Amino acid sequence: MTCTKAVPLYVQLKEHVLQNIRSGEWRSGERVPSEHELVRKFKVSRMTANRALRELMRSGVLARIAGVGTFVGDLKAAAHPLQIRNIAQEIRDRGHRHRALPVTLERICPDATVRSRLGVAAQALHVFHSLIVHFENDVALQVEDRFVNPLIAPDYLAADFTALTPYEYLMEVAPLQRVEHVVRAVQPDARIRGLLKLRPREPALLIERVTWSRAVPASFALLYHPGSRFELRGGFEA
Amino acid sequence: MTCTKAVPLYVQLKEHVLQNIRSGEWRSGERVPSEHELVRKFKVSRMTANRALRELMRSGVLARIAGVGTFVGDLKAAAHPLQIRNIAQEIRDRGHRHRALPVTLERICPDATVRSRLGVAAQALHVFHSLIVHFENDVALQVEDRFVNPLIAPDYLAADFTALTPYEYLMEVAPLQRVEHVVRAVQPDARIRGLLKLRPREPALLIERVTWSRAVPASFALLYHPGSRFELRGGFEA
DNA sequence: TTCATCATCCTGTATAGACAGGTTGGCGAA
DNA sequence: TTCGCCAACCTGTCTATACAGGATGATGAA
Repeated sequence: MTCTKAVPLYVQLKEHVLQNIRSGEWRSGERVPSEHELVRKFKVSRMTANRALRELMRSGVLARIAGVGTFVGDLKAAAHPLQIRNIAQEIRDRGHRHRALPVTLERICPDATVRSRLGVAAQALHVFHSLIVHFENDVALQVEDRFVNPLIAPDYLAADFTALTPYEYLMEVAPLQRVEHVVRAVQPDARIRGLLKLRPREPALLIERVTWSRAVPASFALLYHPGSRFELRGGFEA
Repeated sequence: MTCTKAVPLYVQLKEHVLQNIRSGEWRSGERVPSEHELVRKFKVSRMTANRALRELMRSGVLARIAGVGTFVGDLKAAAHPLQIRNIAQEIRDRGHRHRALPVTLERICPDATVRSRLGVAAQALHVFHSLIVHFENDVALQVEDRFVNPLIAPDYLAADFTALTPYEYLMEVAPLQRVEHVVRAVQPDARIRGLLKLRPREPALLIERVTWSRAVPASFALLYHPGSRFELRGGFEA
C-alpha cells in the first residue's frame, strides 16, 4: 500500500516562504507577506500562518517586529551548541539542501591522540575512520573527520553515509550518554583547506567532540567549519 | 508607574515543566502530564498547552510520541557549554595572575551594528564604549571590546577597570536576565592582532555576546581570543 | 489459547474569532 | 510649522472546537 502522508498546511506555507527566499525573489531584509495576506492568499486560518512564520523566525530565517511586519533574516549558518544536532538536520531546518560526500571510509590503526580520546588500550588493534564533507546548497560547510570505536558500532564501515550522517547512524546503534566538546579557532592543514574551499587566510572553527555510550567512548570527531560561513549560537535565560 | 508585563500562559507552562525537571521531580524518560491534564490543571485551552509542550520538544527538553504521551528527554545539560564566564575569575581559577589594561574608555555615537545589537533607537544619542586587554601571567588572552547601554549603567565611565572587570561591574549594577552569544573563527584587524600579539597567520576565536537586564539589552561585547591559547569547553550527560 | 476488534487516550493539525499592544502615518488643532 | 491624537495595520497571545491517526489494553469470538 502506498503511504501518501498529507503534508501539513503550515509546512506547505513554510516551504512557500523558503522557496521564495531561495529563489532570490525575496531578499535579505525585505518584507514578506503578513499573516493576514497569507490567510487571504492561501485560504488558511491565521493561526496556521502564524505558526509557519513563527517557526521560521525561531529557525532564524525570518525576523519579526510586532506592529511592523515580518522580514527576511540574515541567513548565515549557525549551530546551537546547547544541543547535539547533526549538520544535516541543521541545514534542512534552514530550508537548504544537504549533501554528504564520503571521502574516506576505512579501518586504521589509531595514533596516540585518537587512542587517548577513545580511551582504547593497546589491545585495540584498529578503529574505524571516516572523512566526510557536508555541503549546504553545494557549498562545503563541514569536514567531519571521525574515529569510531569498533566495539560500539561493529558495522560502521557498511553504512551508507550519503543517505545517513554518522551522527544519525551512531544514534541508532548506541544510546548517547555523554558528550564533551572543545571549540577552537585554527588554521587547518592544506587538505582540510582544500576540502572546505577556504580562502588563503581564512580560519576554521574546529569542534572536537567525544561522545560516550554505555560508559565507554564511542566516537571522536574533528568538525572543521569555514570561519566566514559558520557560527555557533547559544544563550540562556535566568 | 510600574510596568508589570504579563508573562504569557504558554511561557508559564514551559516554566512549570522546566521547574519540575530541574528540581528532579520529573526524571529523564519519565512521563510528563498530557495536554489534557495541563488543560484541567491550569485552566488553559489545549492549544496553549500544546504550544508549551511542542516548543519544549523542539528545544530537545521533551520527547513526544503520538498516541502515547510526552516524556522528559534524554540529554540534560550537566554544565552549560557556553556559560557566562568572567575572564578574570577563570584565570584566577587556574591559579594564574590576571591583569587588565584599559585602552579606551569613552562615550561614542553607536554605529548601525551596535545600535541593532543594543536595540537602542534613534533617541539614544550615545553609548559607552570600553576596550580592555586581559592578561594571564602577562600574556594577552582576551581583547574585550564592549558597548554599554547608558540607561542600564549610567556611571560606567567612572568605574576603575583595573580593579574590576566590566562583567563584574555590570553584574553589580544590573541583574543579568538573558545572554546570547555567537562564536566564530576570524582573522581580526591589525589593531586587535597587535593587542593580542597574534602570530602572522594565527586566527582568533571571537565571542559576540549580548546581555539583557530588565528586558532590555544592557551590553554588547566583542571578545577576541588568540586561537592558539584559548578554547571553549562544554559537555552534557544523560 | 489465540487473535481480531473496538473503545479510549494521546498527539498532530486546523479553524474562526477575539483582545492586547506596538508602530506608523496622516489629519487636524494650536 | 509643529505637535498630539487617532485610525489602520501588524504581530502576540488565547480560547473553544473539531477531526485525523497512532498506540494500547480490554473485550469477545474462533
